Amino acid sequence: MDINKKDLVETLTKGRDSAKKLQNLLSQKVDDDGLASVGDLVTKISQSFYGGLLVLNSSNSGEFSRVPVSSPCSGDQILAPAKGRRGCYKRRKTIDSRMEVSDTIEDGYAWRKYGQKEILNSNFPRCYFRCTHKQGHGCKALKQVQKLEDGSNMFHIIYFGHHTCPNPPTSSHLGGLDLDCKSHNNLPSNPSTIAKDHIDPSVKQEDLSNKVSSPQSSPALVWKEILLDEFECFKNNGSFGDISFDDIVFS
DNA sequence: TAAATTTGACCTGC
DNA sequence: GCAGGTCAAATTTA
Repeated sequence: MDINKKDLVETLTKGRDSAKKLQNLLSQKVDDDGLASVGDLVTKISQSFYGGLLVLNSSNSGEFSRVPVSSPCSGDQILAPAKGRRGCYKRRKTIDSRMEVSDTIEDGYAWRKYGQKEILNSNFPRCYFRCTHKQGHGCKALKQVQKLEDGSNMFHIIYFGHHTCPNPPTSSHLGGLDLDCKSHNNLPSNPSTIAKDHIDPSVKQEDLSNKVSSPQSSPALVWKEILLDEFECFKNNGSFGDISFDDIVFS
């Protein structure tokens, strides 16, 4: 649960900081460049709240707070699968996880995709990766990647376990985001890059806009709608509507 | 030819 | 029974 709290605090703090920057921007004279910056900040705020809500939701469902369960089929106790059946396994219930919301799924490690699932009420499939060095070094690191549905090119990434393989993250990851995903390794076919393409199917814009206005929209999308409406109001009138930023962010 | 990806089937937890 | 997670055969790629 502590991991969830940390993630949540970090994510919401980003949202708060972005909101403050936006507030400062709006209190100054806004030119065209400023408007572009404001738009970016609104998007960041929306994404931060979305990420925070994801953490909250996953926490409420207990996804990250369960105690690991030992499996009779785990480790050296794995029995030969019965003929015609897949290997015996337990669904993962580890607490050793962390969540990220990022505009790239690159993290400097070499991942091998082992599955993909369509998720209920989600436009984008969830992709499952394990460390490429699982066999060679027994590295048990896993990650799940799913594209956010708020119209941005952000990805919800959940990491499980830690890398035990001698394959440290590349400098490009440590130094910042790598938007074109080309510099991490020289593999001819980068699993993460392929997955990024694959989990980003062409989604009709009208579908996205419908989601924003839908009663079933996520709270984050509602927030984004509010923020964008206020932004439009500011552009048109030079002032906000009935809502203040303190009301939005700090209430 | 080896390694990676795709994808349908299988398995578990709720 | 359903949704999500994993397996592994088939396919693709370099």
